Amino acid sequence: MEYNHKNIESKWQQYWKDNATYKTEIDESRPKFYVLDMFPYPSGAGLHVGHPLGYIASDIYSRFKRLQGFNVLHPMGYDAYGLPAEQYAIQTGQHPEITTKVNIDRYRSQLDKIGFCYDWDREVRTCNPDYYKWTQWAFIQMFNSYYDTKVQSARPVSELIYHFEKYGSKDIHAACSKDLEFTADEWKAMDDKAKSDTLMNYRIAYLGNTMVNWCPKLGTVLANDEVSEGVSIRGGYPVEQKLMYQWCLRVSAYAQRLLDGLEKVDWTDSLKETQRNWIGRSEGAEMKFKIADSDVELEIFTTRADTVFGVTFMVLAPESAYVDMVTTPDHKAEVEAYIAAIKHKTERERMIDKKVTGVFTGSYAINPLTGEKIPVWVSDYVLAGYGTGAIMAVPAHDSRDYSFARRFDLPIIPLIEGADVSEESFDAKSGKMMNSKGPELDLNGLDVKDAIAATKKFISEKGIGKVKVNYRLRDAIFSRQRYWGEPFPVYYKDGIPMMMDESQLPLQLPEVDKFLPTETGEPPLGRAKNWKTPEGYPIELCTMPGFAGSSAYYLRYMDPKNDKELVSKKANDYWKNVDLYIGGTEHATGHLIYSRFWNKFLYDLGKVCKDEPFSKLINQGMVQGRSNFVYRIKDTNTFVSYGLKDNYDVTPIHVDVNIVSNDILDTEAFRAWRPEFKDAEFIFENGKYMCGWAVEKMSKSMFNVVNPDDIVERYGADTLRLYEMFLGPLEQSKPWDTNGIDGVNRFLRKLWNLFYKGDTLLVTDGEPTKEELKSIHKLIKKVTADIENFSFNTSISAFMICVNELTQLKCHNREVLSQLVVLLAPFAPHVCEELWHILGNDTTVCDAVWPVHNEEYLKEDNVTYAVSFNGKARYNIEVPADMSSDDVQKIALANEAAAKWIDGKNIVKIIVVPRKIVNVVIK
RNA sequence: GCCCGGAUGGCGGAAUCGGUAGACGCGCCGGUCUCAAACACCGGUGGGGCAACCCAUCCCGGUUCGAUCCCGGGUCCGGGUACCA
Repeated sequence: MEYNHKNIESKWQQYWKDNATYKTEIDESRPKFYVLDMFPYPSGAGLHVGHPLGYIASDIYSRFKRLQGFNVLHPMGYDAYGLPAEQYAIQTGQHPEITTKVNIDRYRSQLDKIGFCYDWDREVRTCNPDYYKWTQWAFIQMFNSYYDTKVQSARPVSELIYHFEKYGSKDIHAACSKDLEFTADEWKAMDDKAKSDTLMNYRIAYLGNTMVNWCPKLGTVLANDEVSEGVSIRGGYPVEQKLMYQWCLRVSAYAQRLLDGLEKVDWTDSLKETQRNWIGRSEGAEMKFKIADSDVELEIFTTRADTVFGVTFMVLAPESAYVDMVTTPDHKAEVEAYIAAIKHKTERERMIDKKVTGVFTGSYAINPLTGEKIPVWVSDYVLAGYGTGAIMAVPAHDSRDYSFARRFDLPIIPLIEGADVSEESFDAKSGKMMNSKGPELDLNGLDVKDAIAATKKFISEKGIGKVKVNYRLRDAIFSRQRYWGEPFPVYYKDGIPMMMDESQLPLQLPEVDKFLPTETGEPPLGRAKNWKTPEGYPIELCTMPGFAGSSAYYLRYMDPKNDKELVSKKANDYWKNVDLYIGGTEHATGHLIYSRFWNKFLYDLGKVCKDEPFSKLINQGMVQGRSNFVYRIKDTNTFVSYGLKDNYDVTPIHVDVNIVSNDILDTEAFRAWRPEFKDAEFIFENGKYMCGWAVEKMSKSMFNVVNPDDIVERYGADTLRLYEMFLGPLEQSKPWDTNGIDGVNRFLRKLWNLFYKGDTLLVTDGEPTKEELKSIHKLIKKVTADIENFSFNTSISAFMICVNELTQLKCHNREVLSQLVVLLAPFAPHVCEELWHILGNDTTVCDAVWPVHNEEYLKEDNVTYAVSFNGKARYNIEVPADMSSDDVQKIALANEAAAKWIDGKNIVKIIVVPRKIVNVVIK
């Protein structure tokens, strides 16, 4: 019997399906293990060979854990809402639901060919009403909650209302958009609209007037993580800042817990660091500066309280509410002109244009420590969205303030001894203070750190300011002016937003005639007929963003068919949270922040038992493409082989990698590839046309896309799985290069040859030999450790070594081969299933038991020590493995003569390091 | 600018504890089989040298008997992020 991947793979895939081999149920008698892949957005292009990399890794780990006796939950689903389906719908009129379904079916058939052990009964799709019911449900819970900063937990808004009725806003500790003050009587006197507006200031899901990233081209608002360098991540269209009334999630309330939680999870340091930067905790002080001849006080945030003596001007963000308050009548025109000019620019233009601009308001602030009058300016280098939108400028010790001071000729006062500020500012937080003595506070001579502490203490005591922690993390903007997303379960009663009753969920996405905004500029849902409650109230027209559906999907897999709850207590208590999460690093500041926030919120509500959703996280690297080139001689239709191209004036042209093998071009296929190459001539080297190559992104336009279906067809899924893992370390980005795939395919055939020679079954019974035991136990040890470390590439090397050794030993022993098959089953499940049955087992290999190695078999009889002189190895000595270091040393000493022979020098000392080297020092 | 990675043969990459650098695979070279080719199998393969040996893990320096590994300085490449006060 020959190794025939096609028969084997289709046979076992069918068997697993028919027998529901991978169906998972709660089983209290076994420990659970939850392995999760980041679910894909099913794009129209289908899977390329890079997509399954992480899925193969998680599949190997799942199968491994299962063989070790764990009850493994390993589900898959689809992140089905997204822009491409909607854009396609706009162009073609095709309903995104149809496009999405077609794409999902394509993905599923591609995934099935690779032989994953997903429990497909648990599949979720974010666009299914049974699923998004729970997204809407969570939103209602957030609307009905506020964040209590004292107990650091979400609490019902009803508690807040109770407090307002008794005490007004006095002594509340709730995360809010702005500090409000009102009495119980004032609260009671408010009408429904005013009460609603007041509560919005505290709700976790709230409607707020915020600066948003508006993308005119996409016609929607985008979250911070959906924008990079001033353009949208999807499509790369310019984004501008715009004040809009939008639904938001008060993610910022959870900033500290999101930061603290990172200590508890097993993620890579770089990913944790990315999240820490994104959350951006900074400790500083908030300080008040009075405006001269006015009641206005400017509140600013600084991390350098120590530098107050060096403040020579103040700067306001153009969007700051302070601007109107402080601008004097004679400067009004100038300030307004400046702000108008700034508003005109897009975010991208503001970034590219690094020119220092600004305008004087005409007002002066009073330095609270010196009493000096300092001018107040407006400039776009101060951001409205961070801190208070106003800063104290210390040009000597902040580079941005420095360039501003230089541009407008404002004074620069150095505050740190020895700092030269004639050319640039001294930004470092170190050194001894000078020029820092006021009527009541003297910082001179103090170290910067101590000066910061002293100033904080002083300003707190004097009521000038207070210690404050600021976070860079913004609230998430939750409205999208699009069709293809979850509708908000919100209606408006006399302009007041109201939540639908949970019994009315899911609120299903309505049909529309077109997927474009209405003529009056309303979102596409404005086109829906009867988009009203039964009572006739209008329903919210925006839909939720992409991250809404992906924020809690891992919980739904635990209990996907439950129509009473997102997840039952029983299921959540058993499966708890994700033990291993595998996905790309591109979600570091998006999905992985939102998911953690969402989970913590549900944790506060008592709906889930773990406050972190993903215990361990692995980021698989990107698989890049390996493009091939042919070289056309200019102005001809003649192509010259790679090695000879330098002799001609040539243009490199991308050529489809699928008509190139080992960099050798299939010239006939090339002529047939495109009409313009029909009559192509070639200049060969050694009778072949060699192509050049380069590593680039895998994309259609580079003609370097490799489809996993083609690999499976030609070599089989097991070869694909092994080769994907063999390419290199999982977490590293690497180019796909089909050239090496024969090596792993050859390995599988060698494995097969241990079982069969022609049609003769070679398997023998009896005791394995010592060498055979050693070989297989070495493998057990190595593979077990490698899988735990996700070093799949090196474990495949170990398999190759072992199979080579067993071939050399002519080992066909049933016991040894059985263990080998179990070890390899996570990597190459189909062929191992076949071999497992050939070995006479009637259960599936998935139900086998992972072998444990025995150190006894691994012991060496003899150990080789290198005897070295001054660290340079001269000769080896072989001694019994159990010989002591002292004895080895004696043997080395006995070679003193040899030492003398080397350089005629004397031995000073001999160092014996266990296991490897005996080193002799000579003089 | 700041933060985080990385640099090892012709190529992908090993060396998981500071101990004979280059496992395993690809490619290449030689051989067996074949009329021949492909496949398969066997052997060789970092560079230099007839050889003993010498030189090699981005560069410079340090610690150590011994450094791909630890420390200091630098170069280059990749990723993240940015007027965040």
